[in-house]
Amino acid sequence: MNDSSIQLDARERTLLRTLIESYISDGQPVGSRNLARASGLKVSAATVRNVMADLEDRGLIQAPHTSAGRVPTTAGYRLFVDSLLEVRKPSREQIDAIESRFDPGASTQDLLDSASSVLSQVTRMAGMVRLPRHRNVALSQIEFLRLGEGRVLAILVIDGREVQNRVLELERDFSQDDLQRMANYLNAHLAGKSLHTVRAELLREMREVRDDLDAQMLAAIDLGEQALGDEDPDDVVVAGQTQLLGYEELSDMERLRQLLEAFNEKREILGILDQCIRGDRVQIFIGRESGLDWFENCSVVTAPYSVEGEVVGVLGVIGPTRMSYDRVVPIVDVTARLLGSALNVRGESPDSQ
Amino acid sequence: MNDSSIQLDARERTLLRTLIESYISDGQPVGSRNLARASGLKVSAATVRNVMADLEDRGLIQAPHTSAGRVPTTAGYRLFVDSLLEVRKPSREQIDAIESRFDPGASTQDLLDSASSVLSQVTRMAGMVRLPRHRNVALSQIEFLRLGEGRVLAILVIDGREVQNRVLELERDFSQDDLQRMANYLNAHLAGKSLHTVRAELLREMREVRDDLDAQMLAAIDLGEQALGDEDPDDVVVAGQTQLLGYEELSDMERLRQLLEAFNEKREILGILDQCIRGDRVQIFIGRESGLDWFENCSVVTAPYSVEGEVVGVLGVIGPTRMSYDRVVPIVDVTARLLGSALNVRGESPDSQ
DNA sequence: TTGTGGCACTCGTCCGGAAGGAGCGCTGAC
DNA sequence: GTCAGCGCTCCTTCCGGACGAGTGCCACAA
Repeated sequence: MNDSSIQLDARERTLLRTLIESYISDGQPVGSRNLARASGLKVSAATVRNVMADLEDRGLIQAPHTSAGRVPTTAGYRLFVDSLLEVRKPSREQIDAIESRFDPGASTQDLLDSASSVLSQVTRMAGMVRLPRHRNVALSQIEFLRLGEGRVLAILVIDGREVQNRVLELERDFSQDDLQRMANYLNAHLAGKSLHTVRAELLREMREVRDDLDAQMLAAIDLGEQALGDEDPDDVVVAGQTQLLGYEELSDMERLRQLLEAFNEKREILGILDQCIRGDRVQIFIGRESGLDWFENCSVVTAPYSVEGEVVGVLGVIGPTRMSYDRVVPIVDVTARLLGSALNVRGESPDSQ
Repeated sequence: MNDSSIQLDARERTLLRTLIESYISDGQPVGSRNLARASGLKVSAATVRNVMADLEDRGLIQAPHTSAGRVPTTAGYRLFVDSLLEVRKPSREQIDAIESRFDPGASTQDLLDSASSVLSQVTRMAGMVRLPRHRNVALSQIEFLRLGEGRVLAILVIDGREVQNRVLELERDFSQDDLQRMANYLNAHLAGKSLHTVRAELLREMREVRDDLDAQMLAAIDLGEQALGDEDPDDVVVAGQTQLLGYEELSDMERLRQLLEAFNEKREILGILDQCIRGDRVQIFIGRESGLDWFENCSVVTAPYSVEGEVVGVLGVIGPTRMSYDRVVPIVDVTARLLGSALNVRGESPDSQ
């Protein structure tokens, strides 16, 4: 995909990497003299200038104006993170600090909140966590409560700890006794099975036993099917959006506004995260690669997190394209692992009834 | 409280009002020449200068620097909104536009969301709505569900439509049958009564009948008391925070950040709104009157809203101190009325069972 | 072919000073 | 009390020069 990367020789790669590292740390266009010195290569500034001209021709760097130094382009950053980046291993203390933020006893929601806020605080950018897909969590119990004419509250207890309730609008009315019987039936058949299984089973039964069962049971299945409706709400937890106000390169008010708006709407953020959920390691989105205007000068670093070996969600940070990838990437990586572990530990000890 | 206001004669008042109006619309310090013209008074600029010097002595206006025009001080704004402000009546179309945003069939939550977003859109500032206190809403039903050892889910249905659930951690364990009986007992005694009454009644019974009742009933009362615990969560709905990014006078990044942070935390916002809940009309907070640093250059316009004649919450907008109060005040006012009406209509037709 | 030193040139930034303009305070006259 | 006028202050804008960073190109050496 990057044919230009293939053509780079060792010296060009060193210079590009040094240039980008220098730009990331200073925010200033990098000139040939400084670059020659910083690179550690035994070449003169003039030689570096020639190399820089080549790199500019290939679209990896550019000069903001004549006789300024060079800054990386989006393509340059892309190449950098794909094949030039050497990440710093996070220190033991850093890992411990992050881990200590995950209280094993906390609820899923609290863990997600912790994850996004720890991401935000450690990286000083905005943190975000895609809610975990409910994979094979067990349905502990289902109950119905009659609210009024044709309106029924369905209560799902999942994994013996989390509660979801949904209001169902039905065409026909059931008495509380009817509902109780239906709940009993469903609980007897389905309790303890995974939500996924439960849904499949309900659908199967609806097809298979439609004629054999009495109306009551049929209604129960129908009701169960409705209650389990669309699995779980798409959502994302964000934290520390305001960290982004501190960055010089994000100070364009209109852009900044669109950016914060995107955090409020959450929809576009979701879109970006969902693109990252495939792939098993850290992924990086740079600048407008995602096709979103407000995303100029921003990058996203994401990593999926898993429970019991299965990827259930993705988390990451969003910040200026000029960020310390070597520091941020490993942080996002460990946070994803640690969140996965924390969720995992919890999943192993459901105090089911 | 403002002894300086008493001493202002008609001309001074006119000039102060004109000055503030001019500053609000232009954002520029106002000079004597322009002020003389804009005021409509038949006096020269020199005379106006004299008056301005007086107003400056009284702390109502100030000059950013020598030989600049004058701008209002906080005290000046205060006097302006308290006794100089002539609000524009909102047009029929504006009222209709706002009213159309309140769908009578919507849930309370949706109505609050609509209110804050309509406030934000119409005023182009940030809108906020304090959640309504649950005044005398009726408890329709209470149910308990055993989650695990000593953990019980309490489900309250209120007004036949809204559902609250809370997880109770108990010292002793109850079987689902026990819980069912306790719920039956509580429902028989309490359903249909207002939450307030219910709480009072439970407390009374706990004292009075402690010895007469069997352990089961006692436990039921105890459980009910816990389930009704601290009435409802303090919360506030905000919308359109990003509108604030557009204002020149709020462009200090550090301040802006604190401001947005306050919206995220919600605590300080709550504090401000709660201060405004007493008083039956529109209230205005200016600048640092609230004692909060980040509030410099900001003002809040609030109005309480009522259901069935009782104030249940407060809504408002937050924006730059230099805002068009004459336009904003009536908007906040009507929005509060319309929200009250919308909630009221809904309250009259609870489809109880 | 590749690397190097040197030179001319281009910009952007940083003053410093000058010009212009808005606006104030003060004073003296009506 | 009102008002015109004067002198003064201070902000803003513009302009030009000095400076520095950095480039592109060329000639020359290895």
